[in-house]
Amino acid sequence: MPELPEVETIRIGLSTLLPGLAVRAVDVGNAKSFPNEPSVTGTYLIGAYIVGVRRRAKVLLIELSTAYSLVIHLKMTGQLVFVGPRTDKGEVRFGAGHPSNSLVGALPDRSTRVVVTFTSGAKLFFNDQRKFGWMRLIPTSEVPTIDFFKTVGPEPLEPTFTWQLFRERLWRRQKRAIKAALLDQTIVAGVGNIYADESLWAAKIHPETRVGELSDAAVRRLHTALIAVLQLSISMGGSTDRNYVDVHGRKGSYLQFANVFRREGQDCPRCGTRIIKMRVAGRGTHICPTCQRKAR
DNA sequence: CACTTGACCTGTCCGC
DNA sequence: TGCGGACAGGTCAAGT
Repeated sequence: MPELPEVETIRIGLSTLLPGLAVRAVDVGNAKSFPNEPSVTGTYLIGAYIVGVRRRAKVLLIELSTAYSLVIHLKMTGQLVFVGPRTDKGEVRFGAGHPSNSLVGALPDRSTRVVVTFTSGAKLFFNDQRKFGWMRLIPTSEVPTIDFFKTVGPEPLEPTFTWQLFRERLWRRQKRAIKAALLDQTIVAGVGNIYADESLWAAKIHPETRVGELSDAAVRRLHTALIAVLQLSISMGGSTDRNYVDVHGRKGSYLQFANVFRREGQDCPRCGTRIIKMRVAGRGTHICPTCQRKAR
């Protein structure tokens, strides 16, 4: 589910809610969702207070006063929803202030995998329909050494991510389709299916174009488009296709601005050609067949 | 080694 | 209405 803009939206939300709260209890409903030893969580999680919330690629890092961090990957359908004290009925409801925007009802529900309860009475629900997501308690100093972080590429919204750096990293994968390269987290961090399709459309590049066939001009266009699309989406609170919600249970609105993603059969906003859906790198892929041609 | 495909899960939608 | 199959925003392991 969540790509960089969705995870960043959650990070921003959590960073206003969690720091200073202390953990009272953790309930793990699905062991694979939080596979740590109870003795470790008991020692380094229970009683800890939240120091800060960070993001790297699509991974959230909740830093604790015990020098451990909760490392969370939401994968396809993960949600982190924060709620204040319970109602008198013992359940919590969302959307009171955002009825048209809410996607979450009473919690916990059948997709709730982990519940973190704070001493304030507030709760953080880790919901995950497909159970692909996970959270883990790791010493903060060891976080950079986990396999994913050892190989993950640069953050696309950092000023150091220049088009030349993008080109250099792409060039290690000459023969791959550019879409597969965009989805490869070791080339650039945080891009998933939505923003791959949107940035390729904006840059007028066919997703099956081999990386080695891209001109410098094309790489520059894609670099510019990728950053613009990610920034716009963060400003819109991310994209909700089916499951994504922010920490208050609200949907993101970026897809209203999407030009091709999930718009097969509609007209290309740029040239009017009908948008088609195809399969590239094993993923559903949306393109304008007129704007995005292979020869570049 | 570079690249592609299947597996991990649950739920929904679509065609018959 | 029921049933099978395809598909869904991500990443690994195993395959070619």
